[in-house]
Amino acid sequence: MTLRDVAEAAGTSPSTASRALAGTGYVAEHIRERVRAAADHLGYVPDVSARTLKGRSSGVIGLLVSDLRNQFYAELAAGVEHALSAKGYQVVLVDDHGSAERAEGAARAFLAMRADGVLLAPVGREATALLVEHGMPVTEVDRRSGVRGCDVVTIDNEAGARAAVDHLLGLGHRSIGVVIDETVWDTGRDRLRGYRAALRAAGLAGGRRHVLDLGRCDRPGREELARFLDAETSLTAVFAANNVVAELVWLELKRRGVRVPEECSLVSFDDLPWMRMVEPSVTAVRQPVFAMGERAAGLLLARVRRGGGGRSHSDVLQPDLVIRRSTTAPKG
Amino acid sequence: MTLRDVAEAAGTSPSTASRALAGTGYVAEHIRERVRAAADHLGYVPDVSARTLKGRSSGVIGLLVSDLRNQFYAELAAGVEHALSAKGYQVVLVDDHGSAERAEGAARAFLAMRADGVLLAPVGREATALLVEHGMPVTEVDRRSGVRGCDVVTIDNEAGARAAVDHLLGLGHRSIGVVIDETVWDTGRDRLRGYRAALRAAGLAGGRRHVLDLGRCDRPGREELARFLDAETSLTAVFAANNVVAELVWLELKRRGVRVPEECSLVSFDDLPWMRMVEPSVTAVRQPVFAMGERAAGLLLARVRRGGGGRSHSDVLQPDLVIRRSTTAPKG
DNA sequence: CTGTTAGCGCATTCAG
DNA sequence: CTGAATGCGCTAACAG
Repeated sequence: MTLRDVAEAAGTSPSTASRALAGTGYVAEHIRERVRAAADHLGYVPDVSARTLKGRSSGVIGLLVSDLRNQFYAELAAGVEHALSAKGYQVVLVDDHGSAERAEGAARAFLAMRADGVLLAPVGREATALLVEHGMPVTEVDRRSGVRGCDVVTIDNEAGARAAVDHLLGLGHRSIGVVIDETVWDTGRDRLRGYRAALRAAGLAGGRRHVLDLGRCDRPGREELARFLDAETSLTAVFAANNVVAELVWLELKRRGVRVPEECSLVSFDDLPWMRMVEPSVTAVRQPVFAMGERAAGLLLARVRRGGGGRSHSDVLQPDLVIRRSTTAPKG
Repeated sequence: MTLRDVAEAAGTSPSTASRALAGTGYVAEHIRERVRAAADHLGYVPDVSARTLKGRSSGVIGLLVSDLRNQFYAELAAGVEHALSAKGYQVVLVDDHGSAERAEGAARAFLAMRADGVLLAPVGREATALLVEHGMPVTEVDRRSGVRGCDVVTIDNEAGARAAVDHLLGLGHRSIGVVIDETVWDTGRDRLRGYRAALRAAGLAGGRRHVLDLGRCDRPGREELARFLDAETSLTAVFAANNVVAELVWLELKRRGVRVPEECSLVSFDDLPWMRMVEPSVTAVRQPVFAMGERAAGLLLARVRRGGGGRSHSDVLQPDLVIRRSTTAPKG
């Protein structure tokens, strides 16, 4: 079922059929009708490979995320998908499960497919570097690898973390722990920085910092967290730096029978549906995740349209703090 | 940057370079080395369009889901992605947002890309029919459109629903409501059927059935639910037919200050993380979602390998009931 | 073992 | 307005 078959059925040449279907160039109206009818009748579907090979765009945009099961990324992907499919692009999704090798493999696959552009929210900078070197239009989301020549859409992580910790400070907390699972990339680093900046501004610069960095280990971390909580008996509040650790902390506090917020306040960076369903509901830094995906898609398409070049655009979206019932003044 | 450039750099012909890189056919070892070195040096990435056009496989599998933001589908997609990327396939993901037109558009796009196969978990049968007609290997997941010539992987929805309702009956409930948002496709229909079968088996055949079908409207449904609960004052338990309505019901019960499970028991079909975090934790029918995705991917690849033909395979996975604290005997 | 030839399906010249 | 010719990048025959 090729264009040739359609042309034959319509009694024209392939080139006329091509023009008729593409709507470019001159074709007599009645011929166009006939070609369309034939295509329809035969169930003709154009071959994108041939079209792409011919030099036209592939119509695909690559999207790389590090964990689709994390609602944050699922929502991000949904935002991206929403924006791109509205423009007629196909999204090729890859989940690298936090592995830099897989990320690089995905990058190579995107190059091989001659994707029109790529959106990245992975770990590591190799993938970004590889793509940019090859002249692929790239927009990073939620992370900034530092590679030049690509756009970036991020959340103001430092401001968000600072707002969270300021909130706790304002309630009177002086011994605030932070639990985080990564301080290697800018996302985690900035959140930690925000935490520190807030403490410093409150004159707690010389005071102790209570930081638990679980590292990007796979799931568990529960034991480390348990040890941390055992050791840090003075804590009256915990700042969880993302939804994964927030869940971990929440479960552990519950397991221990620690009453929230009476005995320990909790703030999460990243707001998920469960946080307003549990008792007490969880105070959280809300990020415009879906919008971030849409925005990144928009920036990428702009870059694609201008041929991949041009100044790097950097968008920093502002999160906001949603105060719920997991935070209150420390007792005593 | 084409194969030709690599060949020139290595001082051979394109076909030799092709063989060297593909590892097929005879090539002298030292030539192979040289070609590889050249390809590596130049950062050569083969063009899949050309390869696909030439008749070889495109290496892409289409995946169509109806709502990525629903954790059920996100998890399903993760399972699919996991299985397929392990086999070297690229997953093209489309979210149809429950729209049959978008689903059909996606199907057409998959055909246009000459996808090697397609996994479908959408609404409607048009997409399936279109793909199958065109000879595309198809496996349906979580739904059975009834179109012949494709594989299906589903959950035993009737058994799951029945287990849920039997559990409630066993606790002594006699007035059990069901809230569902779709009874048009087999998934919802079978769950409703399971509900009815359980009641019938308990000798409540003549009794009243308390069914609220919200229909696949967009989000809200809250008012309809409120009216339903206002009207059905005799209910001592509610069976929510999927995670979306479970959330809706849970929130509404909470809003009304109805104590669960003392005043009203709740069971959900589909278990999500929040269900074990809320108070009381929610009794739920757990589905092996990730595994379902992997299994569907496996069936599809088997079909792809045998050229798309062969008997239709149908896999029905068994769910299991996880009893938590949202269900108890009715008071009185 | 290697190079030459040909063609996948399409869109684009360029003549008619 | 239409059709014949060309080539995108690659690989499978085939002939050296």
